[in-house]
Amino acid sequence: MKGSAVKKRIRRFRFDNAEMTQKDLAGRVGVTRQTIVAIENAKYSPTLELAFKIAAVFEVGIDDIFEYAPEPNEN
Amino acid sequence: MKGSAVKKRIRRFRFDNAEMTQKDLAGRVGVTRQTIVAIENAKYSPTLELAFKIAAVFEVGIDDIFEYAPEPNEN
DNA sequence: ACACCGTGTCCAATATATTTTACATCACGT
DNA sequence: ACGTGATGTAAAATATATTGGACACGGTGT
Repeated sequence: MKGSAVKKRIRRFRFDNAEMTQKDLAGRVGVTRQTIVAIENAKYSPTLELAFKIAAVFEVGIDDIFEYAPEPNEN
Repeated sequence: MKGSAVKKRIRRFRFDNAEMTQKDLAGRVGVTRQTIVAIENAKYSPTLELAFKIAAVFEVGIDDIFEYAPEPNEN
């Protein structure tokens, strides 16, 4: 689960949606602000459930926000 | 992340793919068999990363296997 | 200058996902 | 009948996600 692209996407969606703040998004999907920060900055990969919720807030598919990066060079 | 529909879907995909066994699928996505069992039976919801991997094995989108919105009904 | 606000980060604690091992059952072939 | 493979389940242990609190920093407004 890679970071910078996801960060850009979530940020853009947030600002495309009435300048939604990290705190707002966190409240909308029922997690804390730090979780949003961590996900945007790819500290870890969210649960599928949270990913679904975030996608639902922006009314897009999961693939529009997150992407699967098959291990940054392990072959 | 409700279970029975997901179970049916994963099972169907497994059997649609050359009778792939739980063990096989587990090996393909790099988890143990119990994890596959637990996900099929909705003991818990997988990480986004694992969901991506499973979808990739079957070459479908995450939405084709998992779902967030409460399942209307079972059959 | 000060007081917010949005963001990033660190840390300890809790919750959840995943592993490991083991055992039970059911269906199938021999 | 026996053995084997596929599946379900359960416990304890480990890994990871998430929380809650705190602190820092840049920007903006007063």
